[in-house]
Amino acid sequence: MKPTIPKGTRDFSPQEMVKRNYIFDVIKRVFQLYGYLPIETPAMENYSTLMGKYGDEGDKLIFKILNSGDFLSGVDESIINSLESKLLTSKISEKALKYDLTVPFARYVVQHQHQITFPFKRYQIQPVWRADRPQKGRYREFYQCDADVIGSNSLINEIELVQLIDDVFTNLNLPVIIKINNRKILSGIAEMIGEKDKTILITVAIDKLDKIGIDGVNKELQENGLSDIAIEKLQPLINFSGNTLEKINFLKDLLKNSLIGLKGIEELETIFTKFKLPVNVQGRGGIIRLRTSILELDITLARGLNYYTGAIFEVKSNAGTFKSSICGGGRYDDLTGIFGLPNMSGVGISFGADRIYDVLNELNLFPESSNESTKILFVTMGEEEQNYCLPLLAMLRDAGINSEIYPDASAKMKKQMSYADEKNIPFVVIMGSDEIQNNILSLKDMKTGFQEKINIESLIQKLS
RNA sequence: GUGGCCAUAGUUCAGUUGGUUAGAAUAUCGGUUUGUGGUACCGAGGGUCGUGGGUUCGAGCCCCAUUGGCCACCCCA
Repeated sequence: MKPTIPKGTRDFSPQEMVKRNYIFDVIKRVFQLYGYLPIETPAMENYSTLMGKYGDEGDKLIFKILNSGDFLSGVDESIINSLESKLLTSKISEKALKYDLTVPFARYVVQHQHQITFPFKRYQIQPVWRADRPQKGRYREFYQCDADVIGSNSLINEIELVQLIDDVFTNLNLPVIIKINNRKILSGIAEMIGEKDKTILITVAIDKLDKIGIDGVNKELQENGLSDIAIEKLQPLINFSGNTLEKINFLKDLLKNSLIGLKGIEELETIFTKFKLPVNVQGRGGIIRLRTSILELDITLARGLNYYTGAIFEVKSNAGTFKSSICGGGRYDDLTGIFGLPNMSGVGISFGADRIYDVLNELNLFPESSNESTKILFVTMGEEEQNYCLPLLAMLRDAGINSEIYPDASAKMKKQMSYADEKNIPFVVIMGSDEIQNNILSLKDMKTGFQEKINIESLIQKLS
């Protein structure tokens, strides 16, 4: 039998894990800097917890887990014979792999509300699963790194999240564009053209503007049942271009009759005012300057997830060829309401660790240093020497020096030396009868080839 | 869910209009070298050519089906 793993999943080698951990460490460190605390939730959630939270498309992409045992027993025969898979699925599958970290987080908040102090800031770094067709930058199992704050309406949270994103990518040496928009504006637009119930359809179509062009967008709107009048009213928006200030002024005028639209603009303005207006005055007048990222208002940014209601974010690399989003998020006003805790607004962002890995890899942005784990290897001539080395090894480890001994006493020296070479171990100690007799160590520097006699105390000092 | 490309050693790939025993590089193991790795030289093992059918005297190569992978759309981290 040929060993394989399921489509869209991957194994990670030690070399890859070193790089992956580098990303996780940077993100985790920044999360902690901003006061977020870690939680974890199970790999699987109840089927009913996840269904209906991500839109129709999302529902299809949730991995369902078959009930244990005889899963067909107790299912009404008429359902089985009906051949309606959707109905049958709900009967034979009570669990599903989690699709993102936000919905399980909302469930967590509701379930543990009495032991949580609000506003609650949590971070969470865990794998999620999506039954998508895999392709470049798209995996069926991947890690999300989420930071969310729930129980606070303040726009300070949005502003801090933008800073946090900037910090993470600055620390990773990756220049990015942070795109921001507001669902309230999108609702306002839909309201303005008299198609309020089609908000998502409209925004998804507009989102594709730079891909399929104005004609493509209009065609899609038409196919989705939008009236010609409504489409006509949308044209100024689709055609508009300008800088942030011009965009905001334009929207203010366009949405002057939409309460919700104006609210969205006001929110955006608050955020942009914090970042955009006179720069170079950090620490004065409450103005913040981003370190390396570009913050951009993108009125075509929509995002597919159903639960967003306010600000929405999306981050793309500003270098390299990889153009999918590597980070996304937004505000959700009532995600906990479904689980019985209304009026609990939250906002958060999610870093796609695997995509960030792909980008950093392409651009060669991983730091070089971190791929030597063992500092020193004991090469021995036989069992007697091995035994002699064990206490010395213990001393090195007590001193916090990563060290190992080649386990096979009969292995030839060439074999042991190659092992050190391949594992990138910078030093070896060679132990034979001479060394034991003279109570000394032969230390070889693998890079220079230089060899010296040294005692254990000096060795510890040298490597500490 | 829709479309395109691909499948030969552990890995990356050659393989002529269909013709004898399917090759290379790399990796692995052994040797040159019984206390010295990276370089070099020599050697060895390793393949149901994804799977099943068909055409043919003869198929890695042609045809059909099927499975798997990659890529694009949809959507998304």
